[in-house]
Formats: sequence, structure tokens, C-alpha cells
Amino acid sequence: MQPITTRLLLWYDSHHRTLPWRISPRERLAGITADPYRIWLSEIMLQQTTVEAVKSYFRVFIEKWPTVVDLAAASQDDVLRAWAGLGYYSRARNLKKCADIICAEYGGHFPSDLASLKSLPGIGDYTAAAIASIAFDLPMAVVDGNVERVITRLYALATPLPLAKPEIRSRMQALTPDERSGDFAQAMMDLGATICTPRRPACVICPLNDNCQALKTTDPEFFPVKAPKKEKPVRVGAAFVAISNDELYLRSRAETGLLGGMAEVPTTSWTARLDGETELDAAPFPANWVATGNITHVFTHFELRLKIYKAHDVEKDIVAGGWWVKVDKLGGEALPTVMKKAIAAAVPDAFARRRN
DNA sequence: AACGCGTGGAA
DNA sequence: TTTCCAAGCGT
Repeated sequence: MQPITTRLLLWYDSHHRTLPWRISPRERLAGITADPYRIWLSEIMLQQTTVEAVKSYFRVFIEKWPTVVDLAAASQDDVLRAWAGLGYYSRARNLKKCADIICAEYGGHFPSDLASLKSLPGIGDYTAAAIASIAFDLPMAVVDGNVERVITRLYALATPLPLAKPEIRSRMQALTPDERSGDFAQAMMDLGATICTPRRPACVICPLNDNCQALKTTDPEFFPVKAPKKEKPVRVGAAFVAISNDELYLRSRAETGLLGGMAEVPTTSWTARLDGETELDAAPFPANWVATGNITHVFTHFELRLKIYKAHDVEKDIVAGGWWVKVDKLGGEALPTVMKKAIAAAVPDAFARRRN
């Protein structure tokens, strides 16, 4: 076995992180096996999402739906409500689809081979390898952002991403042991998350500092090399918060695309320029709309500035297509963060924490 | 291949 | 304040 592999596994035995979905090396040695459902659920949640953000969501999901059968029995709306705030909502829609398929076509058991895993919605190269490796201990190369960083530094790979991906995968496969492949994958990710960090890596205490070409020849912080990113355009629009007594008007967004299937307050379309004079023409229904503030929200690929209008004493009869919710029950809705911001601008105490 | 797709925390 | 970016996937 390569020295890098054994060194990293030894480091992992004493320095691994303890996480709600994880089996420790000691437990694994005692014959405890990982639950593929928990590994899958955590991996989906962790896609482009920090460990800290995932922890509480993972606990809630496991509490509500302890098995994949329980999750399949839930409605998509239940799942979206529980996912609200975590972002990338197609993950939640695919999560539900995948649970349905596992129950209908796989007897409630996750497959262990890469091809079957990759055919499931929401499972790509990384997640398929992670499940095969961590849940089934198969020696698959698990390559995420952490591994890309560690490998490009270990071998001083100057090829920019994503062009370097094949080489990184091949290097990772060569390092992956036949035994403890799941622990090795998690060790690489823990190293990337705690030692081999994007900025100011802690090379002095790194178990692989003797093996690191970047550290020997230049500055590890130069790796990985990435293609330059584009500027974020600004889009603008208006949102309409309608109030009737203690209730607020919501509706559903389209099933696909941005914030697909989530709840919203009505808005104008989001365009590059503010068409100021005709904003109110886009109001969902006639009412005494009063401008009440502005919010800004940054998405992955654009920045959104919304002017918030508010109307009280709206006639509920004239409104069709959505539903009314008591303001103090908004926490139970599938509201993405941008919509919570819009509502909070019109109803400042809408999401305020209740006293005692 | 390049783009659409959220959010909140760190520096 | 701004910038970066965190266990990527689908098209």
C-alpha cells in the first residue's frame, strides 16, 4: 500500500470528525455497518453545502423519516417543507423521486454498484462513488472539492479545473485501498476540510506534508488552479405581500427551474431593468398596494433586488390560485430564504422568535 | 462544456 | 464590504 494511504488512515483513526451520519473507525472495526439510507441522505444534503448547515436538517429528516420507506410514503410537499432553507431545491425533488424508485424497484434497498447508483435521480459521479465506498466499502475513487484540492496539492497539478478532473480521479483511484476504502474517502475529505483548507492550509500539522509536491516546490494555496468566473448580473422586480386580517397570501412556484415547487408571494418577473411605471400592473390582483421596503438576495448566478409592496384588508374572494396562511404559521411553509426576506420586509415580526 | 441552480459563514 | 465558496447534479 502507498505510504500516503497508510499515513492518512492512521491520521483518520485519531483525528476523524464525529458526524451524525458517520460510523467511526472503531465502530466499523466492531462490525457495525453504515446505513446506506443515512449515507445517501447526508450525501445529497452535503452537495455544495456546509457540514454545519446540514446537521440540523439531517436530524430532522431522520426523525421524521427513519427509513427510505418512510420517506417514500411522504408527499413531495412534506419533503420540500422540511428542506426549505437548505437551498438547491431540485435536490429535494430528486430525493423524493429516488426514494420512490428505491422502494418500487429495489425492494427498499440501495444498490451498491456505480452504474445503478448513477442512474438514480440526484446521484452523480461523486455521490455514487461516496455511497459505494462509504456505505458498502467498495474501492471507488471518491472525488469532491476537498479531494480535488488535496490531490492537486499532493501532486502539484497545475492544469486548471475542470480540465484536471480525469487526472485527479486517476490519482485518487490509485491511492484508494481495497480495505477501508470508505474510511479513506472520508479521511481525504476530513483532511481537506480541517487541514488542507482553501486558504492558509495547516501544512505544519498535515500528516502528508512529507508527500506534498506543492509544499516542496511552491505554495499549496496556489492549488487547485481554476478557470476565472463570470460577473453576477443584477435583476430587479417587485413582490406583493397581501394581508387579510392575520393571514397572508401565498402561492406555488412552477415545478421546475429556480425555486421549483416552493412557496412564494406573488412577484413581477425578474428582469435586468426596473420597469418602474408598470410595476403595479403586475400585481396579482387590485388592492391598495403600498411600497414598504426593498430587499436584496444573492443567488448562485445573479443578484436579485426586490421592491416590496404590501396591502391590508384584501378581499380574499378576489384571489384565486394560492392559499392563505396565518402569519404565525409561516414557519411551516416551503418558503425559500428570498421569500422569507420579502415577507419580513412587509411584516417585520413574521419570523420573529416567539418569547417564551 | 458551460450554465442554471441557494444559502450562510468565514476572512 | 466584498469575495469566496461548501461532501455536485442535470441538461
